Amino acid sequence: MEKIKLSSSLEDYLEAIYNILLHSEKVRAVDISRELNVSRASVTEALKKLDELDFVNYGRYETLSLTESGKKYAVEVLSKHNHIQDFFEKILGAEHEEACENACKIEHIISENILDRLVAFTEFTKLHPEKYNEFVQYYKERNNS
Amino acid sequence: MEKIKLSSSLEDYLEAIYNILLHSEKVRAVDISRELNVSRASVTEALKKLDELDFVNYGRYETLSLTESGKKYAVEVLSKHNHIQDFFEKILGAEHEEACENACKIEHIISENILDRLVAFTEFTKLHPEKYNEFVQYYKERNNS
DNA sequence: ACAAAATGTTAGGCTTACCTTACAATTATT
DNA sequence: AATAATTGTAAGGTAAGCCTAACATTTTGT
Repeated sequence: MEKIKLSSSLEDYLEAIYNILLHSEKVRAVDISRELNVSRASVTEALKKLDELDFVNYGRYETLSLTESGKKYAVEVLSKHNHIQDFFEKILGAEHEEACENACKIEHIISENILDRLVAFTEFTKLHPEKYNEFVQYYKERNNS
Repeated sequence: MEKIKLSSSLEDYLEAIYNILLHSEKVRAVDISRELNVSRASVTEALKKLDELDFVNYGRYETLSLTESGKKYAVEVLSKHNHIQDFFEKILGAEHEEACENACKIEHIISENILDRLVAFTEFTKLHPEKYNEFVQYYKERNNS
């Protein structure tokens, strides 16, 4: 089985569906449209595509759900997102919002290998808080002078 | 003057033109098409747009050149590219090719602020080679066990 | 100089991913 | 239960970015 690579856009839809299901019973097209700032019509269109690719179970006016592979894919994207955001926020010291916005875009294009290295680097840095604090100091001074 | 943000695609064209001019007298559409793996027709189309936005001086069958703002924009994109690639290659230890490919995409979407922090972090890490070597070791062991 | 090759342009098409408008179906309200 | 409001879908349109094929122009080779 060849692993399908979705477009950034379809990955966003899967991710949104997964996120909504984390705190609601059902996903409605209108929830997705709000989450992604697109029209309800665009959601319908995306759901048809995801259904064809067997990432969601979709039928006109029916309850939407993620298939197993849809769930798996969503979890992977979300995990990438979290790792990237973590690096930006916890290591680079960026604001939450900015870290999130950047992660939202980069999650779709970063390669597995580089992400893995980034995650390792984040772990490593967290293991050495003294060194990390030196960086924080370094960054402060760098931007004052 | 509001700073115009070009699409990833148009940024790629500007960057390619700049790169070609680094080692040739002239840029031809066919050079750009080879650099970016697109058809000559697509290049013509992109050049028209960049000309309208005053980033290049373009006229049918005429010699192409970057305007001042085109040059400035290209340098900025290239600088982003290099900083990102440097981090992936020199700090994370990724292969040259992979670092380059990832940088090629991320350069278009990373925010100024996060890039600045990333650059500082790269600088800082280079100032502490002993700590960096510890990371290299850490990554090795992590991926063996 | 002139034919052949290379390059540049135009025209027409395709895909993705959006949109709006109008209508269909469902859900909520009274 | 009937109507109002919300939600979902279909149809048709737009823009970006790519393509191929055919034709125009320029450059190269003899």
